[in-house]
Amino acid sequence: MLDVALISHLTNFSDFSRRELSEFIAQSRAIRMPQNKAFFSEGEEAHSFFLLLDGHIRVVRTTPSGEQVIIRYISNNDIFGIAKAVGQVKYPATAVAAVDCVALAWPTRMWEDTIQRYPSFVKSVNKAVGDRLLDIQDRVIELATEQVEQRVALALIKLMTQTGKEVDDGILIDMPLSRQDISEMTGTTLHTVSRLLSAWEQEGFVKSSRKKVVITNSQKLNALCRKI
Amino acid sequence: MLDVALISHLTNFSDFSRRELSEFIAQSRAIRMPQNKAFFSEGEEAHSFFLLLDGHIRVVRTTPSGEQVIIRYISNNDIFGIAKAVGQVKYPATAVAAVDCVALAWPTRMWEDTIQRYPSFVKSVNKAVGDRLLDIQDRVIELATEQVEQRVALALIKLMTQTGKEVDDGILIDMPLSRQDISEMTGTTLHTVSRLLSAWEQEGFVKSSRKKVVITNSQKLNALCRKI
DNA sequence: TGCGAACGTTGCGTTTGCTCAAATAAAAAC
DNA sequence: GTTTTTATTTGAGCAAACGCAACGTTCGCA
Repeated sequence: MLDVALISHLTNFSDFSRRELSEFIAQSRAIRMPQNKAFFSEGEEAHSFFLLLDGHIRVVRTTPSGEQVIIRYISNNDIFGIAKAVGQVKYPATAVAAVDCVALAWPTRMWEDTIQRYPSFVKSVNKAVGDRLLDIQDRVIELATEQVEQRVALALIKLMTQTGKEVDDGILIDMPLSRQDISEMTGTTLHTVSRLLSAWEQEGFVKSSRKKVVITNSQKLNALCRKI
Repeated sequence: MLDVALISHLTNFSDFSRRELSEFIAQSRAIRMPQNKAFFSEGEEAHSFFLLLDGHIRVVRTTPSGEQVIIRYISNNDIFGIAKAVGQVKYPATAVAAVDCVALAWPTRMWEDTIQRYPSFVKSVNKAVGDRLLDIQDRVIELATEQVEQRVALALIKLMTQTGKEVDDGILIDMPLSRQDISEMTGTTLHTVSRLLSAWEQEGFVKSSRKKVVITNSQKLNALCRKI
């Protein structure tokens, strides 16, 4: 059984009374998702919406020709799978656990009821949608106007902000992240990403190894982005 | 004064009673926006939300270095300026009249009230947000995985579907559309767009002149996109 | 502990699409 | 009707980034 205290501090639930919260949580079920398994897949009927309690999720779409594009990463305390909230019947993308994850899931058929009973939650969901819309607009602008080097630098900075963890020699992006992953976020190839990371390691502001990136000097990385 | 009949057939208002509709419309004011003037600008406080009755709108964002990116075009009977519905305080982009436009505007402060009184309208707004989220995801995928030629072809097809008008020799994109506009939609340069349009005109499936594009053979244009 | 698979690196040739530049054409302004 | 502005076309050279290919490294697992 889940402790309400675990969740009560989240901004999504700031307007909930203790009783509403435990009531709402009682309607969910906890899900444990092992690494590299999908919570749901593109095109599937949107049966549930989720709250990520622990882990990181990769939101991915696949092109007709089989290439993958990473739309975004979802981290702790984020809502996801909220297709129904924006009038969609199917999930528009696949949500893969980047590490072992824990989440709460509510059946989508509860959504109408949720609108009635927990308007503040709905508002926070709408806010999340708006933030994602802004975020993905930024991605379009980056892809349309900036060079690969800037795009990769920006992607690392975003991940650093989102999932960064202080370690001895800088800030670690705290999840497995391959060259290929980075290339799928930035619309380039793993080769180019590898070359960039090597060059940056030479210049001494990034350290990377297998599925691991540490930013040792974020100012320098930032400086790269503004070189427009 | 606006005739309710003008609007009652729109899907946004399908659940409205005649009385609700005229009441809702009474709270709006009609706006006439001359070509190339902005309804609102990026960063401005979101004072109003709108329904476009006639015309075409270009939604644009400007990069720090002054380049413009066209996020989307808005056409007849579309809602826009709905920042508040997704928890945003400021408009995230600039909305410019691509031609002389007519729209209805409601003050944003009415939004809370609207949620209470016209939930079906709110639902249609959310649906619009979802559709745009999907649309812009598609843009990201295109920019990340496809070549310029495909992207330009896809952009023309989308515009054709959205604003196409049958004419003698094919389907006209029924608004002023320069090479530069197309390049700002697809993340390329006006030069490359010009070269592509010239080549396509040679091959005989597009006719273009100053700020005007006619697709004379949409199958052939479609075929270009699938060349992946 | 050794094997295979997954991940990462790097060199080389090629190509796409950009930049720069100049000419032309069409519309708008006077 | 002439001038000015704005839009378009086209050529030539060049650079960013890709594709290919080969090799090196790390990890998991038997």
